[in-house]
Amino acid sequence: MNKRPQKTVTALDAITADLVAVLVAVTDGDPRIMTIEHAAALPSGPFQFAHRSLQMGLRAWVEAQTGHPLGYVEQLYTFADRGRSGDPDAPHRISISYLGLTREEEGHEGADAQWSSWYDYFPWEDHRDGPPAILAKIIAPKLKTWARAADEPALQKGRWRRAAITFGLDGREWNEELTLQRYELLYEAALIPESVREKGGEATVPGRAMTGDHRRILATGIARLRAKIKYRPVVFELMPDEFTLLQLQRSVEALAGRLVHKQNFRRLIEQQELVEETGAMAPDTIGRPAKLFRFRQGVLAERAVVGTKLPLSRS
Amino acid sequence: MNKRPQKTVTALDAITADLVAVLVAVTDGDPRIMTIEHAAALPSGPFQFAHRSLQMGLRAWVEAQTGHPLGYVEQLYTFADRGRSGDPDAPHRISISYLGLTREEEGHEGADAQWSSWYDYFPWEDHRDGPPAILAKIIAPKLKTWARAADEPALQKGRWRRAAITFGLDGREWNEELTLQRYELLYEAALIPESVREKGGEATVPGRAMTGDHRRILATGIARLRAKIKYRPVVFELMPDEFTLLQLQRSVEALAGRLVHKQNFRRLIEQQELVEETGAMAPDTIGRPAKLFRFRQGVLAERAVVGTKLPLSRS
DNA sequence: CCATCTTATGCTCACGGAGAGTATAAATGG
DNA sequence: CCATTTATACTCTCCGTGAGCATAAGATGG
Repeated sequence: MNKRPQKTVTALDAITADLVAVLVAVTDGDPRIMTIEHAAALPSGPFQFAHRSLQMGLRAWVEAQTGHPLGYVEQLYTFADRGRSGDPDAPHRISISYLGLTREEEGHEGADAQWSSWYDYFPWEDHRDGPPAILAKIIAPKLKTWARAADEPALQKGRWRRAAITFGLDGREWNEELTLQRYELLYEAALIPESVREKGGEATVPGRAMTGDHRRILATGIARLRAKIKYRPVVFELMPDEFTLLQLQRSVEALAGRLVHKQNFRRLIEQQELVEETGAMAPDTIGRPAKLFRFRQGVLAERAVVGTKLPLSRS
Repeated sequence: MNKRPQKTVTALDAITADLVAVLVAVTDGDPRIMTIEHAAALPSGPFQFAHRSLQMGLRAWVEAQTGHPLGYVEQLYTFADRGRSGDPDAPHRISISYLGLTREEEGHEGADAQWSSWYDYFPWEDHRDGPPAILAKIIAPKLKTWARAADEPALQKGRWRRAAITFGLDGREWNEELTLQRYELLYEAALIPESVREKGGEATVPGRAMTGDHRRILATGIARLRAKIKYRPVVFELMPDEFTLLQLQRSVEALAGRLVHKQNFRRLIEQQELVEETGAMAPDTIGRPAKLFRFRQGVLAERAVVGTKLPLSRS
């Protein structure tokens, strides 16, 4: 690996590169992702070297698809593990995954493309109405069984400990950022279709599966986004031009999968001068009318670098 | 991009994949990185599909080179921008970069490999003795000149604002995590050899350059590591089995490039039960002898997931 | 033996932010 | 007029963090 010979590409080490995109929008308090193949896969395709960079290529493609500019884009992870496709003779595939934030627009879906709630794929991730029932009723018992199935008592303890930490069991706190770790635990415990395909076992935990490792990529994207909204002003990429503070709060809650203390939320937003009043009031509201706000583009230059704060606590 | 045709690899879209590694160790309060080619490049080489995953391949290679197990490994970024190599007909190259933490060992360097201080490449990043002189004497004036060279007053302001934010000028606070942004700003301002190669101009800011975009990758690794040590117990991967709290503190300071309040540092370390006393005292010390500690392996399982806290403030 | 230097270690204090609760205002629909 | 819903303003407590002071335990040099 020390030298860098200019290797010629032979059939033996043929490589193809894929892009896989986790495109997120929030509509009516629902976090949505762009899917294809009847909601069973993330949009993906062969990598085009036509553009100046990976990001540019992704941008162009998404804008053509959704008719909306792609706001924030971030690289997630590059997968190149052997045996990701079943065929051992297939050319090696490197998948480069991206997270992108947009807004959902009517009538712009491609023939094959549609928006789906990300909680369809991860029903245990939505704690906005408290811990979902599947957690205590289905997931926790199955994980307990899995833990008990380990050979040694030490291993059993370790397994259960891991389960308890990631899923907030045994009175531990739920940590919404551990989406990927939770998915990987379920995979390891052979409780989801993806791992049953490889390991055998019964897939019994609710939640829609995806092609290949797309659901893992989605979990990576969710985890990254949940971490990011707390210290970078990225939520605004998902909002319409004008919005009320409650709408903003609902979007944050939709992404985080948990509720937020309203007064504290507003305090933080306003004291950081992230938004400014438009002067108008929101139409068609129940209750006291809310002021409309818009994002202060000015802060982008500074805050995109330096950071921001969002509260994320319980109800 | 919707469909995923199994493309055959032709000369037109031939792709090669590279691994580039940022291998970090800390020796005597100096953050070191593994380099090759007379300290002008990061270790890199063609990607081997022989291993089960990218990480495994990297691990095996590094352990052979350094004779030491590679502790923490993390993927950094995948570069695939067109025109990264000068030759337009060269096969497209995808570079997957990794951050790895080890310990420096005598006599295990390969023929071409050596350890170098990362501050040789980024002298402006070391604020342990206060802001380095080059900042005020060289970098700030040059950035000011660059800002003034913009066409419009608004652009000029924007440029200077960015410079001030990233480099902590105009009385702003220094943020050690902005290593990458600082590098990119210098690149954009054509103040370093790498950008002069492309854009022309005079490279006048001190700091050793590297082949290709290796210094950018190094900056990415430093930024990532500086962010990581604050909330994950990764410093311990860089420590010997037994160490004093001051040695631990010096390592953190070496990485962060800034000093830490000693009492607070110890308070945090101890209250989190990250370490345990070995019972022995450190040999060959000046002043009051210090207890030796070792990392509590037990916390790894939990804290690697949930997190940790390190203070990082001024002296 | 004492003064001084160096590092280790224990303790206290003030400030600010985060979490959470209370109270009031402004609208709507019966 | 009242119940309901949302908006908005204050307040209070707790705790983490930054920072300083004081003391302990060694070594060294006069």
